[in-house]
Amino acid sequence: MADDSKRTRTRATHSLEAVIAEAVALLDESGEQALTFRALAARLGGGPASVYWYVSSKDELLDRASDHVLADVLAATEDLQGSDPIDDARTVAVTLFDTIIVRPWLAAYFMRDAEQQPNALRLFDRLGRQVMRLGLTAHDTFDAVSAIIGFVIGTAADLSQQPPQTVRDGSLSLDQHLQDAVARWRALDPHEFPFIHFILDEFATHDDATQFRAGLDLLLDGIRQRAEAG
Amino acid sequence: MADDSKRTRTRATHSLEAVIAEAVALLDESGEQALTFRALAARLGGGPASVYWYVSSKDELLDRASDHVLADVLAATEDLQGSDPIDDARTVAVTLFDTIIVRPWLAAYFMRDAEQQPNALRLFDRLGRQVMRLGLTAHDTFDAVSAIIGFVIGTAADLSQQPPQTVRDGSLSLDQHLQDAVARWRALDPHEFPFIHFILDEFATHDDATQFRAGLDLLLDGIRQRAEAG
DNA sequence: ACCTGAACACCGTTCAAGT
DNA sequence: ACCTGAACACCGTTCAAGT
Repeated sequence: MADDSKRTRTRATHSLEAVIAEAVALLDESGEQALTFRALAARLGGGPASVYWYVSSKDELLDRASDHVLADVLAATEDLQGSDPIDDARTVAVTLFDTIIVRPWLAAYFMRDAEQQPNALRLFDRLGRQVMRLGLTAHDTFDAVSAIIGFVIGTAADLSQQPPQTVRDGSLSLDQHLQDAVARWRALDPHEFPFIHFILDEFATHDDATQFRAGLDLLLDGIRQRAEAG
Repeated sequence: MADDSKRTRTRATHSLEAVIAEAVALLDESGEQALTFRALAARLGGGPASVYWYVSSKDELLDRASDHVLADVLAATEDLQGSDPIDDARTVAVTLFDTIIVRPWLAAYFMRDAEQQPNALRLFDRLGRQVMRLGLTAHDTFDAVSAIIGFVIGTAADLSQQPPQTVRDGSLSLDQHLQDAVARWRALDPHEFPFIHFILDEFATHDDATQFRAGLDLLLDGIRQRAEAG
């Protein structure tokens, strides 16, 4: 009979999988600034230095965490082969957008290192496969796919930005903050800011996710047009 | 006769303008990680705490630095009133892109806080004014302008990313690194990655700035189409 | 009004040493 | 092979005190 029950486990032990999964959990729960080697190690039950056995830097940790999350996007976009390639491309783009929008930290690390981010590569290919069906040249197909990715990342990064201090500390609601911005914009000189005044009411009532879809459709329209022309 | 020449200046003195200008210089010379309160204060000839008289946090410092740089974009896009609104919108977009691409730190802070970033607001209006000339509804105009901004920021952020470690430390040239990536991609299973293989040669020879313009034109085509339809 | 000096509470990263 | 302990060289930020 071994005295297993008496022995206290003194040495922690993890795995790359556990390290990355825990990093993502920390990121999702408390944001990018909460991810420190000390906090991560504490959750894993060990010392900060132990994490360095699995990743060689914080950059690599974030690269891998980003790629880890993309697995969900891949899972959600399997077996796309609808009648309209553009519809399928839209589905991939929207799914990616929805994943980034709730993870402000993701945009900055997406597809930074193809070697360490196999899922990003798969996603790139999956989107590309849909666009390929339009029959464009390799050159135009590459341009179109890159444009879609750039648009999704850029818009998501823009919209998932950290809210201003006054909103974070609870001294101002998000809605109140929006109303304040609208009020300030309304006070601007209409001759100096004609566009701002033109779209003020739209700005006051717009929804980010809806606007993203509208912009995406403009881009996809341009791509379809190119396909039909040539 | 005062003994001015003998007295040594013991107290440093700056101004908000000087602080921001020096921050931009530091950023442009050595990148985001080089911008610390200590390094900035050293250049200004004072202690780190003195900077806090002008800005209340590093975030605010970066917000203001970003906006400072946009003044150049504004200056370069004055008096746009060509015959084609789309051409003028393209000019604003390209100018903004060219400014961000050489400043990787800019994308993350662009238009984060309209209050602290008056130039961003002006630029937003300037681009919007061109799109307004297309005669779309306020709703569609807002969507179109937001899409262009998102595309520019996203693509620029993507392309201005820090090169990988091996390139930074000089152990691999940028071109060598690209060739390596191509070689790795060529080794991928063509059935699993049909798109990657389809565009491989294009990838190997493409130019980022050219590809940005191609993508922008796709989006602008979609917008023009919308204008002609409605 | 604006700056100094010095500290506080953190960071990422390294490395000899342990198991 | 994998983890611990403890340190190193930094950070942003604060604050009493000076001028």
